[in-house]
Amino acid sequence: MHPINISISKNVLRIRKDRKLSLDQVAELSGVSKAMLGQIERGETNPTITTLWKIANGLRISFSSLIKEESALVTIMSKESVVALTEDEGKYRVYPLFPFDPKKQFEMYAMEIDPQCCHESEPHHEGVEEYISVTEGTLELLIEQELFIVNPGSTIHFQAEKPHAYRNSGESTVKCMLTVHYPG
Amino acid sequence: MHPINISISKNVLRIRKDRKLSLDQVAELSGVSKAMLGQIERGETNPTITTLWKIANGLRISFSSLIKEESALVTIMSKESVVALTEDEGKYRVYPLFPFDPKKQFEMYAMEIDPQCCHESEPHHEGVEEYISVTEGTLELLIEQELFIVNPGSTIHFQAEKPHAYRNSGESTVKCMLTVHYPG
DNA sequence: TCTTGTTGTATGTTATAATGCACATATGTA
DNA sequence: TACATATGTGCATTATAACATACAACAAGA
Repeated sequence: MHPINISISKNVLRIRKDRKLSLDQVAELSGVSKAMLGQIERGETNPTITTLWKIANGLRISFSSLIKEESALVTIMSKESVVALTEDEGKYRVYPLFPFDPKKQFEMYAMEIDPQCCHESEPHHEGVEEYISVTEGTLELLIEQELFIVNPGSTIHFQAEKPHAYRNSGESTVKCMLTVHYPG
Repeated sequence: MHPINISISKNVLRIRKDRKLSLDQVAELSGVSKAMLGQIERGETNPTITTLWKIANGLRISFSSLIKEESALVTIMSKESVVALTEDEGKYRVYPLFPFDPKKQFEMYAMEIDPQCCHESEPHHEGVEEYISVTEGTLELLIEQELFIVNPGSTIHFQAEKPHAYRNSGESTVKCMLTVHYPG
């Protein structure tokens, strides 16, 4: 079950309760069966756009008020809690801590590069920027043939639409935080 | 097929073409099969929220940019082009010309009331307002026991959360335009 | 207590969203 | 021409959204 349906679930339930409506009444207003409404409120189903549209119209509310989620005050993520994406035979590992959020326009990864590994990054769109904070080891960053050395404690910022590669020429694994920002 | 899917269809196609991506590439980015993407772009299907979410994330765009529609410059609606809602044994007819639009917060109906018909309106929420322009016949409007006479060419405006009824005591059918406005 | 009605949930069926694969149509290359 | 690669569409299958109906839990009266 996709997280967005949890948000929708909460929103529909909250609005219905605020207005002191029964499932039958909302079914009458929206033209969606109360069985379906119940499943949506319980987060047991994955509604179609049309169904959600009917609900928004029936309740006289905007589409976005159904899909918005209350921002969690605190969220703690760790490498252990996510599934790593590996490349270069496991020598290059990326942990998506905070995947792309359309509202915030960025995503955050933990990144690990084993010794003697060089990883060419996927090309990005125009306006995309990266921020890399190195926590352990020394990262070598090649941006358009030019080499940049990033030591632990330092953060580098660059335009990611240019071809670039991450390299670890050292003896120990490089660990860093990668933030990717997308233009509005 | 619900109109909103036409908007989604156009948006996905436009964004994909702008970025010069193939269906295969978008499928790779979003995790949605290219067959489904093709159907969505052709407006042949009614996608689920989760599918749309995957597309928005894959393309790194907001949810709302998928559902927004370019406002048509001109739209002509008539009673003949919509399905009437009838009550009071067909003596009271409502034609939803412009159904509720969450963005605009109002809806517009054509309304016809045959002679000797009195129709009690559904109760509305707080803050809802009605505007009624009479084009033919004389409308009698009862708002909280009080009687208002509306002649052709006149428009009446009132708070629709108060109990109200439409009445035609004349000889000919009353025809009017009804606009309902909902609070933001 | 026995209705009577109102609420939300559970079930079986139908409609259809979503997929995977095969196909057709280019477009370029040897 | 023959071959290869990439693109969008058509089709059969599977998964599941949506519905109609029946059911269970609870409440308010009579």
